[in-house]
Amino acid sequence: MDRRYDPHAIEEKWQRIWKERDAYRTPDESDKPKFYALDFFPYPSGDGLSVGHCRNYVPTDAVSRFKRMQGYNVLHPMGWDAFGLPAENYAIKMGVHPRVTTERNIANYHRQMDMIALSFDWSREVTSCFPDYYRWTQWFFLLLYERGLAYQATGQQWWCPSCLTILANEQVEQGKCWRCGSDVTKKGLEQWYLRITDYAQRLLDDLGTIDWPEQIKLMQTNWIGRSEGAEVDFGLQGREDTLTVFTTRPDTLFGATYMVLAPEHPLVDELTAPEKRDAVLAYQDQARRQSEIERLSTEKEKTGVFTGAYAVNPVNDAPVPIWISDYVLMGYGTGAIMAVPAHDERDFQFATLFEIPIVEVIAPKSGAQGTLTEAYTGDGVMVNSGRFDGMAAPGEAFEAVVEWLGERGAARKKVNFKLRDWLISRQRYWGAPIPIVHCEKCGAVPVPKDQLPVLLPDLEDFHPTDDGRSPLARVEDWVHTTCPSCDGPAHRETDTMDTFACSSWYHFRYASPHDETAPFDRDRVEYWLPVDLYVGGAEHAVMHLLYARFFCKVAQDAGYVSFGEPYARLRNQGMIQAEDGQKMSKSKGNVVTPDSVVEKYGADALRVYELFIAPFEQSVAWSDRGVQGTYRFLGRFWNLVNEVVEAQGSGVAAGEAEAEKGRNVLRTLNKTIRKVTRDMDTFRFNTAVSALMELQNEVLDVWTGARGALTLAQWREVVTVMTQLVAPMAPHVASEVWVLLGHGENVLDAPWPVWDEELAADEVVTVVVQVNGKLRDRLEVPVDAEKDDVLAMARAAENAARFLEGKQVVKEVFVPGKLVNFVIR
RNA sequence: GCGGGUGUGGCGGAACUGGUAGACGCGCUAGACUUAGGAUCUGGUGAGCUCUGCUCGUGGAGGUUCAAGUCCUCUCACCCGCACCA
Repeated sequence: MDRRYDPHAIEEKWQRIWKERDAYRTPDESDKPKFYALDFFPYPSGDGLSVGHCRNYVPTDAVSRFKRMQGYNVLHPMGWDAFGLPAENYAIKMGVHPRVTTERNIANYHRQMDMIALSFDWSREVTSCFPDYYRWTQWFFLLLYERGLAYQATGQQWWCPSCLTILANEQVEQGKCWRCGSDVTKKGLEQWYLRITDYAQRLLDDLGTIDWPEQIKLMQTNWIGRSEGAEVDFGLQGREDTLTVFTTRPDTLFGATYMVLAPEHPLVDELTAPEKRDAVLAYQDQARRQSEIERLSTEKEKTGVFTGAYAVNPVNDAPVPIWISDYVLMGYGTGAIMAVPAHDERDFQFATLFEIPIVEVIAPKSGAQGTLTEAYTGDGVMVNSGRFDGMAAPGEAFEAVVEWLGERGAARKKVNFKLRDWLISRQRYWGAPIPIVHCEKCGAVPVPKDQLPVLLPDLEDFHPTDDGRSPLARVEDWVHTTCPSCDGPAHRETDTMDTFACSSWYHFRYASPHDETAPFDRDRVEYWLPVDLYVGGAEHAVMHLLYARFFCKVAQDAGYVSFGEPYARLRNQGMIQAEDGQKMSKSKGNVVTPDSVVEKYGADALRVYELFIAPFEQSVAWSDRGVQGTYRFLGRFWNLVNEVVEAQGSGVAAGEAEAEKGRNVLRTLNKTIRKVTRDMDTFRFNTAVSALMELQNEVLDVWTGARGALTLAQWREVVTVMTQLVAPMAPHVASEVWVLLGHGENVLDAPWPVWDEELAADEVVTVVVQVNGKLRDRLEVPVDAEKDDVLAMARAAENAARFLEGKQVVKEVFVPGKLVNFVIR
């Protein structure tokens, strides 16, 4: 073979061999410890992979290979989140069935992944739009249904007028659809929900048990939004019933000078005084019509209308006017609040605008202020609060007020969450049909599990319509069916499931992807899961990553799995921007594909560069020239190994100077094993690569300049270890060189090298000499040099001595192995 | 507005518990080899200066310390998330 580094020849050869050997097949039984490395379930887009996607896959792959060499049985699978709107929208635009485009895109992804040597066990590939997969997505829906966790409800829901479908709360960003960016509106429809709110507390608590980025855990914490407070019942003037509010500050009850109901609150109609009716109706109408962006804005001035009705404050029987305003949300708490303008910024704004009294009931440490110019939300002491005056608030007072009112049945402690139930129905074609049949007699009836899957009919016309019905509703002979319970006439549920349902359980499926009797084999799931390493972008912080945790807990409660968290360790890769620092996008024409890089430099250089480019979690701009650097590195490695392999004889006898260089090479080698091993475990791939570069620079220097420093056998040992260390990063060149070195087996199955702590230890260290903290000299001293000896050498050091001359040393600082600092006057 | 993060050469970035700032790579530059080179190899490369050496230097201003990129206080810029959640 030509001696020049030719990545294409090497890569083609080894990819063929790996395919023939089925090299990445993972056995389900092994006496090795297991390691499950998983990438986020990708949607196979028509654009294919960019070098940005590789930033996700290459590091996970390198860790998989590293763990495999360390003796783990590694599960590293890949599959496709293939249902969903993009496929369907593209299909509508191009007039091709989404199944066709999806399969085409999958083939392209698969090709690219092989091209960069991702070590996936393709025998475990799963595709969420295939019936043998979505059958089990439907099974999960039924599991939730059986457990009372799936229900239908009518409500005002987010509607995307462009995608023509309902969206979940978290799919609406700043009043716009998360996919297409259209302004969303609300539409009243009957929808399916999953009761994720039942799990709010556990989803919160268990965040403490998993190794995830703090930022993601914080985002989930905020999204779940636990808040501790109390429900308080206000009497209603002229009525028997009460109005309940949720408050986190029951200690401010004496300052409640008005109340506010959400415009949609069911009591508004009944409470409104006749003379206020017109104004109230007009306000309700306006609130309903308002675009969500307007309503969401915190900048806009408060608005509202007085209903003419009064409530009674339970702490002092004071009459309290009841208003309606859109700053109170129907979906949180009870849809009604007590307003304490003195101690809440929003209430303060509102009260100022409508000239409602502001009563100070919490005095800051500096004393009561009398007239407030802004809301005081801090701690303090209760004032104007009758028997509670002088009590510390909120701390002590919170409890005291709730207890006092509680005795009379007017208040109780309450925890609220911001988290809402997960709306999963979609009025679109390309998704898993919800396995429910609606019977005239029996109502909603689940399709029996043994009749799954409910097949998605093969439609030619799958255009959505704006009537809020799924395209499936038009398929008469599919819709009409019989009731599984009474055999009477019935019709199928025509909504499909949110694709996040598909990705909420796929990590289970890889354990037994071909099981035809269950979504997963329990023993295999107990062996493989939880996922040991899960890698993907931070953009899924509150959607996929919350839903998957929820599904896992439901499966745990149902006794299907023994654990409650699917992903033990999560890492988010940084994004790769285009060279100009902009986001890579097809429309900007600045996308760099792995294909173009591989063509120029080969897959190994691309892989090493993906690892080297920046710290793993950090976003960074792509640089084609940067790949040149890792390409050169691999080229020099190739040349070095070839020279070592071809070298003859035992070399020249070494002098002492050479012998020392030889010892240093072995020392650096052992240090590098240590560093690369630790860096691979801690996701510091960039410094692992640079450590290898440093090692190679030193090895090359000594090899070319002082070959006699080591015996030929030792040189071979050095390059052998180097080959093992680069193997997870650059598997092709490592494999080729491994064979050249005469090691028969695949380098993938070679053991990971182990360092020798003694060989890695320094004999001599550089000690810096400072005078008044400024660097003046350096000394080479033995590591175990005595303090007095080092100080004497330091005083005598030529340059340091110049600064010490004629000065009085008032202090000597000695840090062993590091520095000497003379403080002089 | 609230919460979180990041600021180090021309660029991407190193720097363990405070202890040699700028490892490694890109780029630039001088040279070697070459018909040629956007290939390869060797040297140089934070800024300034009175250049065997000195001074300054990690967004900015203070502080603690023998010693600060690292710790403390204040401040600026950019990025991300949430957005009237009572």
